[in-house]
Amino acid sequence: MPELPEVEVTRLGLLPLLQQTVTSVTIRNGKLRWPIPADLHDTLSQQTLLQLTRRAKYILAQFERGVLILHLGMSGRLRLMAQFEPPQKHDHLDIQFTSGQVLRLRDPRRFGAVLWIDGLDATHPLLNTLGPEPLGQDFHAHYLHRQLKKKNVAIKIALMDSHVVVGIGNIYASEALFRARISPQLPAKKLSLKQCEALVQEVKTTLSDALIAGGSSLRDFLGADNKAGYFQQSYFVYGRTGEPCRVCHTPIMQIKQGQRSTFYCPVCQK
DNA sequence: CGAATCTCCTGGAGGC
DNA sequence: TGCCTCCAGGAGATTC
Repeated sequence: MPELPEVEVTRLGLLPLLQQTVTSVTIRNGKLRWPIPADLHDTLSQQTLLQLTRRAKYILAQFERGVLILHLGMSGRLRLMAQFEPPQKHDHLDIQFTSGQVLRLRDPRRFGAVLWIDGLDATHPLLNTLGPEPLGQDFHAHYLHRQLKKKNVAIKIALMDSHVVVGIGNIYASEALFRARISPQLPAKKLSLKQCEALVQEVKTTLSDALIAGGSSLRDFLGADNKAGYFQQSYFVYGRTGEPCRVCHTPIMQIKQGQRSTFYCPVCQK
């Protein structure tokens, strides 16, 4: 499940494609979260890739006449191949470049998205209402405190709300709250400024720790076994229901919040 | 408007 | 080994 660090590592892995020109696009299955534009081949052919940026979990590939938006959803993986290889199951999209390199999207669950924005000044509704980047300077304790004051939900729900801050998925929401010693069930509006300081700090370190771990696996991006941007990590609470807390040895609890699993230590987190 | 719920999809795990 | 059920989840769409 690509979280923000995986998306960023994926973006970094695509950088070798900068200044390359598209020769062809093959859509094998365009039925993702939204349909892949059927005319993407005609749109992208002969266009040069100028920039690769990221906003939230969206990878933005800027070409000469517009922007290709890529989202990995739950199970999406982008892989860069030195040359064409026979596609396997769930390999839904290929973008081929003049160098012979092929960018391939595999997404078994098809929650991902590939969209085209025509024009360079154009914006997209998907990107318009997003909160600040968690690793950016705009995400700080005073901002978070102010936002949470108007939220009538539990802190874990608020932390995953992309209007508050982007890029914090289910795993890192639980992890950051554990590290900040805050109960996921605490009403968002009850967090003190001090708790917001701790939480912002832990969100940033949790994400950048994962980013650093992911950076070391970057070389695999060009490899054949498709480990692109994915890395093993040991979690404090996520997926550890019933196992002893790594700090106090109390069994980790699992609850549902907003149809999603939340993991926490009932003793360490208040 | 905010909050809660629904929805898309497939692979993997567990039960029998 | 096969079949069934359940679960996982990003985040926009829908409903209340």
